[in-house]
Amino acid sequence: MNKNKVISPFKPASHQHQKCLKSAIDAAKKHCELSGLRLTPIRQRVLELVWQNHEPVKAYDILDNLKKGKSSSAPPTVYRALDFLQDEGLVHKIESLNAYVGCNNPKELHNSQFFICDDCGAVAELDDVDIRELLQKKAHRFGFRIADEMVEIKGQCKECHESGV
Amino acid sequence: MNKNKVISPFKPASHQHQKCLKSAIDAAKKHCELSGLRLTPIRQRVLELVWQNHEPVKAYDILDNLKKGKSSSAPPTVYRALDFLQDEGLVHKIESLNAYVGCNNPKELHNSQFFICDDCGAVAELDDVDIRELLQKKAHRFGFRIADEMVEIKGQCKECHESGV
DNA sequence: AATGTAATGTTATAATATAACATTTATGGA
DNA sequence: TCCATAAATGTTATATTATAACATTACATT
Repeated sequence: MNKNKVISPFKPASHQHQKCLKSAIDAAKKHCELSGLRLTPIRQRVLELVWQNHEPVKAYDILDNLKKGKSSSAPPTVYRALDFLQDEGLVHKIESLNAYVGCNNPKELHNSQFFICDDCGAVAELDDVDIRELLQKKAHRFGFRIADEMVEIKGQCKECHESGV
Repeated sequence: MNKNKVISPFKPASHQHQKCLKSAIDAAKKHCELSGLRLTPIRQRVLELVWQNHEPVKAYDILDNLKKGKSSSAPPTVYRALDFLQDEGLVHKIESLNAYVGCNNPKELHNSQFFICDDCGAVAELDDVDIRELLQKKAHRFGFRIADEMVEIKGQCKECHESGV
């Protein structure tokens, strides 16, 4: 059995994003219920905004959107919600972009590998055992104990280089 | 023949850092000469400051140090020098820390994998073919063309967990 | 209701990075 | 040598990303 997971593939140009969004929110609700945590209106709204599409979203863009609905939002409003969501594995930060993507696999905290299309901005997320094991093996050679892994691969997704010039 | 390289290992507590620094600067000089590029005083000074030690250095710390020597330095002074040095592979940015480390292997541009000790801050840099090939293989499966790879692994280096509490 | 904790509101500011334009310095050709 | 050009640096301002600190409100339990 292959335990490698494609947590989130590149999405075809048109997919039912409403369903996609709904299932992410439902998963988050369930996760929080099971963990005895509160997915407050602000947190849920931020999560929805992160899930606007399959591209990394900027904190201040989330803030702008929050302000449209409700007046009293400031940077801490967003960053606190993002911190909560990150702690619960509902959102990941893409360090090389200072931006955030939703994750629909909150059950277990995991290390992810991100593939980011420079053209369309879409992100695919893997949780790949082979990669983890190889990094582990390499680290082991010089006695390094891994606590956290960041793997962010930039390039061109299939759609983009097939349709590209 | 194993083409995997340890570009920069974790340094033992005491090593001859002056030599280390000098050889990095010499390599940079040579590289620029061969490429017909100018390692101007500012660029060299910034490179020296990046090489202060084997920890990632912050842009504004470099700026503070620059100011000590010479009055007229502003953020662009540092960022321009860092851009130049990054383009030449003399410096890498650690995205997850917003900080910069020196690289003594400018000859060929390469992808690097960084192992960063959370305790002592030291960074080791690999240019590991196995990792590159595995990422390549994984990407290939869904038609992704890799342009750039960021691999930043956080944890505890051998020294630190052996001497640790 | 009283209490303690978690969440949010609010203001200010820190930290990181770039834009835009002026000036100076190097470089190669007339 | 001198000029024209490009490259590098100076300078001011501002954009972007993120956190500190403290006040207030909402929630959960007794």
